[in-house]
Amino acid sequence: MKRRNTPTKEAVLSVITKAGQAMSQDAIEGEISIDINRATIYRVLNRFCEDGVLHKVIAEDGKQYFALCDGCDETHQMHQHFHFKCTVCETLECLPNEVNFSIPNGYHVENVNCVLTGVCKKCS
Amino acid sequence: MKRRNTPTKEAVLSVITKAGQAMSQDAIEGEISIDINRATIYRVLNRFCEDGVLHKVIAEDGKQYFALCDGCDETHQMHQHFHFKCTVCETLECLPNEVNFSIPNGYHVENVNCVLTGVCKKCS
DNA sequence: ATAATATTGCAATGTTGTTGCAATAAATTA
DNA sequence: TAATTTATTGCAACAACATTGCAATATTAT
Repeated sequence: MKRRNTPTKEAVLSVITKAGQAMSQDAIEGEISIDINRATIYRVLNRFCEDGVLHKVIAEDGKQYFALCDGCDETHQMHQHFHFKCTVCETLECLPNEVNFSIPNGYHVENVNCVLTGVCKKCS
Repeated sequence: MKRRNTPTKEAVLSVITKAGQAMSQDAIEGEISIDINRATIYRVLNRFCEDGVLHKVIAEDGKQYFALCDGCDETHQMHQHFHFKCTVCETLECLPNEVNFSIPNGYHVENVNCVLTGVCKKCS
């Protein structure tokens, strides 16, 4: 499964990078210049996640948001920072704050999904 | 909108209470003795959330899980504790750990959704 | 018992995300 | 450069989760 470079991949990554925040599939499709199939966008996004380029966040609307891995550790497993979802502008951004927690013995944590919902600075 | 007592409400609340953990709509429907419509279960659950009896957690599968408000504050707004979703037994439980965070000025947090995913004590 | 209205069931709808399969295109090799 | 391999894409279909409109029902108050 060697990756190939395609205009689709470049376009998707470019849109997310320019946005500077996490995006959902429909937001990406709305911002992208060329016409890309919905299923393809999902497949590209999931591949980026596998490769550690993006990480996936589940917001309170149950939707998947994809954010650039900036400073995420190389295991691609833990993205232990908070995320903030604005209910007004609908954007989801990564916060610098790390998530600190302790769990009872015997529990094995594989993933962390922390989302704060509210109104962001711009919208308030 | 004064609430009324119905067998449906009692049955739903009873199932969740007996389970001692958060449950999804389909899990509730599976455990419940009487036959209740899917849409009705959702409406009952959402009403319980409005009344501060339950709180809703969005897991990494994007599904809604409903947990008893035990020690949740009376504003019904913030349920700032961690949740743990087991990928083996599929259950979601409330952890006692409080979520601590600080956000930049100008942000207004209305809700907190923190879910750790992995393997729970029983399953590991 | 009657009236008011909250609740329910049913069907339909919407949204989000995934999958199978054939067609296409990128990278490798000759 | 041309041929080959196979990763990627588009399309359509499907699945799961959740919500909504409306008529029927059941609860509560009078």
